[in-house]
Amino acid sequence: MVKGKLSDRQQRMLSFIRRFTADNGYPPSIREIGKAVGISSTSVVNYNLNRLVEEGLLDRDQNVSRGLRLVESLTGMREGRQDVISIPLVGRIFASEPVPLPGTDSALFGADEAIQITGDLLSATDGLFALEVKGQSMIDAMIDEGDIVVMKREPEWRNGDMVAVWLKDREETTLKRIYREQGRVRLQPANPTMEPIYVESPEEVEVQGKVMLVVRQLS
Amino acid sequence: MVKGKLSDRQQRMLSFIRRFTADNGYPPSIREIGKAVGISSTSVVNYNLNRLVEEGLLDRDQNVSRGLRLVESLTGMREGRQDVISIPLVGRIFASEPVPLPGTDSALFGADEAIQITGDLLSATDGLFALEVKGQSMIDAMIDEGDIVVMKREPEWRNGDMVAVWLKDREETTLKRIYREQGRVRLQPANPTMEPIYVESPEEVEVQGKVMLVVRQLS
DNA sequence: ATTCTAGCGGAACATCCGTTCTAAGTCAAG
DNA sequence: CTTGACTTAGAACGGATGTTCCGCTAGAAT
Repeated sequence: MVKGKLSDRQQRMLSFIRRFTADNGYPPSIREIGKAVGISSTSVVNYNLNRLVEEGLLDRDQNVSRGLRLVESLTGMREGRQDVISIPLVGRIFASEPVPLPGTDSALFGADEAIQITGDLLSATDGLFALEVKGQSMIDAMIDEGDIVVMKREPEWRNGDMVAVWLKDREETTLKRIYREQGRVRLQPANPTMEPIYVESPEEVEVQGKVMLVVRQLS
Repeated sequence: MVKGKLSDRQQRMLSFIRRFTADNGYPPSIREIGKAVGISSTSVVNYNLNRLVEEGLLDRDQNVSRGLRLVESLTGMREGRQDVISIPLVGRIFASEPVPLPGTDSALFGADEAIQITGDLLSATDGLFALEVKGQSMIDAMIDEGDIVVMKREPEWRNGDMVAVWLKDREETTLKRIYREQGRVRLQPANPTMEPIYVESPEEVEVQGKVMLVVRQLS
């Protein structure tokens, strides 16, 4: 038999094994496979199972009932499975209100909504929460309405961090890059065509979180 | 028996079932469980399995060899573990060049780089590829340098889709929302302060993909 | 002390299940 | 046509497996 060529029966066997295992939590027996794909003889099922093993699509354990597993489920384990971080979607972010921070309890359990993010997109895993941007007040940060902003609760910040700040005197929340400059604080919009905001007293800015990720879903 | 109280044996049974199933791809038999946790009698294993079913920790199928599954593996499927899609990162997108499209073969295997995205962020799973944005030529689409754009290879488009288009006369690639208007095509920037581009002949625009997702990683 | 219940151990049983053997059908190559 | 490899079908065998029944022990409740 030419490698890679599967008979119709063998393909049906594979998909039946896949579905059965997913449905029941354990693989089918030889006779269950036979009944599903229309083979009366257990030896024929056994014969085709060994073919699939030769093709490298199946693993079998001898003399063990239901002792088979799809190879794809193994490889899928190793390469496909990424660590997925569940981030609570705690609210919306307006320009006119401070950032809704997650309560310490609600962040752990019972978050009404959450988004799933793979770990390779994030450099941190703790203290994360997500906000949906309402309104177009963040366009100077190149963030559109509907974007999802993943933030990290962190009191300290470094020059160049993109942070959500509450400007006490203006009563306004913005997302800006923040820089400490001789006694004053510079808030630099991401859009280079826009002018920075200078705050003379660091007490006037309240850093509410550090922006880690921005996700925009379209269509 | 008080609900929630598990004997030492039952806890060992649970963890053995968990490990055995993960290792072998199928659940253990009653006698295998008994040998693992030190129970000589199959009836005692059976007895404790039924206890675990009463506790809601296990599901059993009657008269089926290895006919058991952990409840946690079911709930874990539904809420915790998300399907992760691997998207090949095929290149960079400039304003001055057409979009580098994935070769039909390289898209399947051997992608040098790839990003992992959870399925809940995407409405499609096929024909996806990712590009890194170089330069700040896409700021009118509110896309910054370094952003990652996930696109779907699709010849057809509908009004309002955000697409990557190659403008033949300008020799330029842009990301715009596209609309068909009586005989001409309107390309609308995402930034509302910017003016749309009108193309009189649909042959002048070459839609190279539909933007599905934009991801911006910070710090 | 007696009763009751939960838990354990052993054995037997019917069935399920994987394996093996024999026979026959199919189809292309010689 | 004959041959040989591949596939299928059926039957039988032995081991594996889930189930059931009986007896026993320990501890709590009566």
